[in-house]
Amino acid sequence: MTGKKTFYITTPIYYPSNKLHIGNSYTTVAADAIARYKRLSGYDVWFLTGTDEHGQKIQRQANEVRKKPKEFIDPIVDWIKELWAELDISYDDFIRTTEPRHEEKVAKIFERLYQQGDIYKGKYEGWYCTPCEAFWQERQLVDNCCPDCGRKVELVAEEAYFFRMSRYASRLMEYIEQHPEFIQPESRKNEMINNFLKPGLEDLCVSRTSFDWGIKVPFDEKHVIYVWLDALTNYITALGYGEPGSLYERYWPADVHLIGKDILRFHTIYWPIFLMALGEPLPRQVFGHGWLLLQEGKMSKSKGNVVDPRVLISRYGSDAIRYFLLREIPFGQDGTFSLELLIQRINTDLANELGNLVSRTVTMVERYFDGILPVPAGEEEPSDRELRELALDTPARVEKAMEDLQLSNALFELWKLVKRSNKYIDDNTPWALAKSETGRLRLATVMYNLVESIRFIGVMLQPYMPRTPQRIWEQIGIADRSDLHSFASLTRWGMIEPGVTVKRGEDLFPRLNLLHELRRDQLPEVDAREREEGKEEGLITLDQFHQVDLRVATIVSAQRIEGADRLLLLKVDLGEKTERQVVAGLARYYRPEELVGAQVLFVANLKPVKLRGHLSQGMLLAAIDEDGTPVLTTVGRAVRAGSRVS
RNA sequence: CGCGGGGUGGAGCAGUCUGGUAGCUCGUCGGGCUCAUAACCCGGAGGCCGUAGGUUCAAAUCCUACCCCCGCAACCA
Repeated sequence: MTGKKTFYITTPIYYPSNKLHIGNSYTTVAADAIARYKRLSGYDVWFLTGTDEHGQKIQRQANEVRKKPKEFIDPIVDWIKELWAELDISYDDFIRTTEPRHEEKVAKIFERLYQQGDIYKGKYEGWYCTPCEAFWQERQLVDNCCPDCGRKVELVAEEAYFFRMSRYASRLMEYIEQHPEFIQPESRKNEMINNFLKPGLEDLCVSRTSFDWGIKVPFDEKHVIYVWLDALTNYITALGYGEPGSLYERYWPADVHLIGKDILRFHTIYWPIFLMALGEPLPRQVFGHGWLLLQEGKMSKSKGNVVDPRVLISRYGSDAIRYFLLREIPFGQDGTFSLELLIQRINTDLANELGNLVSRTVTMVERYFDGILPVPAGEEEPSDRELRELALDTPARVEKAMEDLQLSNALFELWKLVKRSNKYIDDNTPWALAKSETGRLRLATVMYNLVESIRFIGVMLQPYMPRTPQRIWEQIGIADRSDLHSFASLTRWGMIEPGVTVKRGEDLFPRLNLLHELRRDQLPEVDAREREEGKEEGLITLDQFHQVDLRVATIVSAQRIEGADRLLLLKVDLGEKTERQVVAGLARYYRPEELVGAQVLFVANLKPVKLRGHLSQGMLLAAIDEDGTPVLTTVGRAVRAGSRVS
């Protein structure tokens, strides 16, 4: 074991403030496929995932349900682990940042960096809302008040520890330039350099005193260590960093940190700098993959369109979901998730091409040779050669794609062999060969080659779809022949021995009816929304309606807001002592002067917000026309400003 | 001049780094086959590769300018 080359791969650690979404699953599935691939290629692999459990947000959410943070998190972490189990994620370790092995190390690291002078005590200025115990940036404030509760905030200079990023900026720049493979995909590299490194790095705030759910600064206990210094270090604390004989010595530096492109900055700037400060080697590569965008995501006003991965798995199976995720997102780019695309992939690639290939092949061996794989006979014909050469060539093509982490292309290459195998059947028309004695000799070769090709496919499929290959082995009679499941068994054509018994099983992937699946999906979603609204059939009570304070507002004045091409700043009369100020996104559709004097339906009890620096105390109602144009809702004849609408 | 992504046959995309026959999936039209999960195989139609310049023997690909779309941020209230 010790002689093998090592490979260390990580996923981000997820924040367990709520359940994970299909997009998070993508990162982890991709990491798993890579880890499995490397293991099968003979590497000594370590695959780490975990959860990032500290921070104000979790502390608050826990408070809201009157729980201790840990009690609040535990069920969510369990849920995440169950999700990974259902997706067959083969992680070697799962680190939680609340574990002692992490907390103790982080505290020590902090102390050491402080002693080295990388961390210093300074002041963090911000606007503080005492009741909310929250800090806000100036730009987040609403009319100089807390955006959460609307109460007054005060400018507070809180003492905090900072990390001296500037010290390492030029060294990092040098490193990035000398290691072009460090930031992937490469287009991201320039983004990091131009946006963050070149303008100069600001020192990073690494402690807080405004909440306490975190790792305490060892020599100054009113501070807790803030976010990135805590979170990023999981990649080394999980390996037992600093302990003699630990996994750290064996696996660090990481070969790949696989992450979403949104956190690339933290992994390619802060993390390497922390490591430089510690005098440790930097990870070989940080790969920021694209996002899985929801097709329906556009109408995101209600946040109800989060796709629950566990529901999908229970319906379509883990292998199908994995296949979709890995196949659909091109290298480094964004992909789209929709039920329609998922069903299409399952039907076309998995049911029609792969499943049907196995099914028709096995059926023919059963019918023509009583299920016993025959001995190939006769000369190799061109179609045999083509199939054999493609099969023998495919591992190298897959390897190439995997080296570049182009998972989608790896599957694309593998599927060429699937398609070629289907074509091979048509080229050779086994059903015709079966009709004559001489044809049967040729038929033996054809069937043998098909089964061998299916074996090749199964072997290469293992990293991406861990369950399906097993089902294939059973059908082609090599379930207990692990020697025939190895990558090494793909170096020669003809390893499967004639004489094995094939046996038709269930269809690998039954075809799905798209309409049926779409319809079935709508129901639970509607149900959920109705339950949330409180009542059956999407109806609300009169009381609920009256929660909205609907009035008629007379527009007193309207003007454009400088620097905002969609917004108008309106003053409206609601019959109150003072006029209300409203910001409305109407500038593209109405000229200010044509609005003055209009009477419009108005929601008077909306929580005020600040838009483009101006307080907005309510909302004008408009009908949205087909093309998206808002048309203001007026009243039939003039009424007193502030009239109630009911 | 906020940041980023993108504009390629009806739809969705690859190809652009490393110029040289424009490819894939779906759809569509026609054909073949009947082993198979109404699946499989073959062929056709359909593209001024956003626009305009430039470099080059040669540009979807390199350079310049411009137009449009989409995320984030924001200017959804």
